[in-house]
Amino acid sequence: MPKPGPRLRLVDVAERAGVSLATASRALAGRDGVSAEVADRVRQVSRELGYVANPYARTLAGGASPTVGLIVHQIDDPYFSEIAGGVIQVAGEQGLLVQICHSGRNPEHELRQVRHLIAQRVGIILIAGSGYTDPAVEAEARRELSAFQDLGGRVAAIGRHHLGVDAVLPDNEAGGRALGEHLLSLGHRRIAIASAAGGLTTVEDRLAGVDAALRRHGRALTDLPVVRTEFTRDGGRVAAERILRDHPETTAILALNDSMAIGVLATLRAHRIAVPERISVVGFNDVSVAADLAPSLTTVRLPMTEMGRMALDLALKPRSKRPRRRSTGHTLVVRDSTGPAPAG
Amino acid sequence: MPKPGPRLRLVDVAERAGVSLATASRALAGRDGVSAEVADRVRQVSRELGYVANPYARTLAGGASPTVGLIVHQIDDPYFSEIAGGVIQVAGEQGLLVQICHSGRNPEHELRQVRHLIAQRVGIILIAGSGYTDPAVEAEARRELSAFQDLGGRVAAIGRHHLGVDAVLPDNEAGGRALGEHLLSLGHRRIAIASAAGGLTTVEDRLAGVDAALRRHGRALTDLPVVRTEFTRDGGRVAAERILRDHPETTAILALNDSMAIGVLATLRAHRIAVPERISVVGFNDVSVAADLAPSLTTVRLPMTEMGRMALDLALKPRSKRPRRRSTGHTLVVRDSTGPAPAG
DNA sequence: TTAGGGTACGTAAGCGCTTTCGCAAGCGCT
DNA sequence: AGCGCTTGCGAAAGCGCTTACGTACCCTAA
Repeated sequence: MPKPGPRLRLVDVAERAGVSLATASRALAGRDGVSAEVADRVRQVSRELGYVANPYARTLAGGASPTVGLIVHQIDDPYFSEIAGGVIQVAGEQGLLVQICHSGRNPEHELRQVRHLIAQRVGIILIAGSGYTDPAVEAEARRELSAFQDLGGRVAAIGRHHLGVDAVLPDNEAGGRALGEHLLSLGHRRIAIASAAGGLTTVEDRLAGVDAALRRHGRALTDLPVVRTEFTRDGGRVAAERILRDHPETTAILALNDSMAIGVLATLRAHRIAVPERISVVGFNDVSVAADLAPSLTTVRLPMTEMGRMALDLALKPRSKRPRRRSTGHTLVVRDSTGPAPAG
Repeated sequence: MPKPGPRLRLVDVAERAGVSLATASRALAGRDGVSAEVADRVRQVSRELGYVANPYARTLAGGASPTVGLIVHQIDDPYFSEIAGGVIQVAGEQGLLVQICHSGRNPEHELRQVRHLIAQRVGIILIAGSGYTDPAVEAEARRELSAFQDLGGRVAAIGRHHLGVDAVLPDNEAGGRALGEHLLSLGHRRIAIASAAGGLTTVEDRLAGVDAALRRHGRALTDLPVVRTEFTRDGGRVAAERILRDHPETTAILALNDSMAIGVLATLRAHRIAVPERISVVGFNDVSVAADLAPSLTTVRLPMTEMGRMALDLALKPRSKRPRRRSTGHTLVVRDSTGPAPAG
């Protein structure tokens, strides 16, 4: 494995600017104790020479760690890759590095990644994805992250609020409600839900929203079949098959995310079931292909890129005593996958 | 910005194992000059204590840099996110960290990212995406990368072979040929091509393949309209509009990647043009949604995840004097977006 | 027996940076 | 003029690691 090569060092800059190493360091870090003109000169020289600080030396010496660790379930899931896009964008602007690792939808593996990132001395940890189902693992993660924060680390969660840390949260409940209202207003009564496993923040909140909508119409979530598989296209396929088998009278399938909805659509197509004429389908998130599917998908748009940006912004802000919440807007995007409930 | 906190250090492990710092270091690095039993003891203690070396200190001291920089156009493009998935997978197995940055389809920006990664002292640089169109920028990048390699850095390219470095290359030419043959064998003669800008390896190779197929039928690429936009869904939309306007007799649109094909399909749908009855559509790459589109997309499958894996593997291998090439297989995947050319 | 050579380990010198500390110069005040 | 104070800067001590270099020790050969 390779070694980094000899490069421009801070001493070189300092020498060229006619100041000491310490002064150069202070000048570039924006610390005070340096006169404005000297600071300007150093910055000028640094720019001319194209100096970039060695992040390893910097971190080792007790400076800020310039790297942010981002934990996602799987980077090739569009939901996460869009979030990552936002994080990378902000990081680029700030001169930070983004390290991405996979939790693979596995709480214990995620915990391992958290530990690894901490051991690797990243400065900031961003965790995207649904929360823990295992309270023991959850508690352990909370403990690790809290210790990390006590040592000056920054943490933010994206789309979950289990960890006792700052979080960027879409209003899943309101989104779920909007979808529920939309289907009900189209006359759908036999709605089936394609959901991921229980215990996840995302899932429970969205379901709560659907429930709220139902209750306004004198019904409740408990009246509806909720099929629990996974937040993937395959999960959607499996859920759809099960719904068609066990609840053939269904006129609308509410998938709790777009990946599942895509799987549902594919399955309905395979069964030659017309969407939305026979069955309407809705998703959640509005991943970018949603608009280009056939039929295009009615869904709730979450600003995923923006969520990534916000999360890093949040983590970059000075820490507050209590965990902060930033909520993001959501928009019901009505497209071609929903229509009036079939008569009868 | 946060500081990394005090953690378990190598001295702690060394003390606990009753050896000196140097010996502990050697033992964990697998260097010789340490008796087997001592080495075992150190490794044992290290494992018990959960020791993870501080990568900053390690790199600074002249050890291997544990981080690999991956440059992609945009992480939320499925082609790149699947590649990234492969890289992250291998990196995870090897205990390496992956830093992702965006080139934004801009050669100069990509060059800047290369410089930045080098300045950040990453050990390995992986570059995905199409090559340079500007020879000056290309030459400059080549120079930087070559200097980086001379200092012990490792580099591999994914899906391009411009840079004079090791590369993982899908057989774009054969893939293009397969698509061409497929359309021709279905009787299509009025084929239009939705392409990205010229000068990119990917583009030229795929086009060359199409040309080869055409020539076997006594025709040539130059007979066909080639519309050049961008490798994105929007690019596909624009290309399709232009094709419909300027070449209404077209019976098949060959898009040079799936994103474009998705845009093409969306546009045809908007124009209520039946696919594949009136116009057949093919893409390239087989991103995962391709199978779930309606109609599902005929395309050439590239093993993107595998390409990411291979690239990192390649970079991890000892460097050879001449740039190595690894080619990947490709498979024509015939789905519902292609059918016989309409009569007449 | 002793010189020579290998082996196993410890000592210590850095890697490039941040930061504490100390010193000199400049200021206002008595 | 003398005192303390602030301000601007340099010297030097590490951060945790790798890696020469040095030094015991043991083995073999003469």
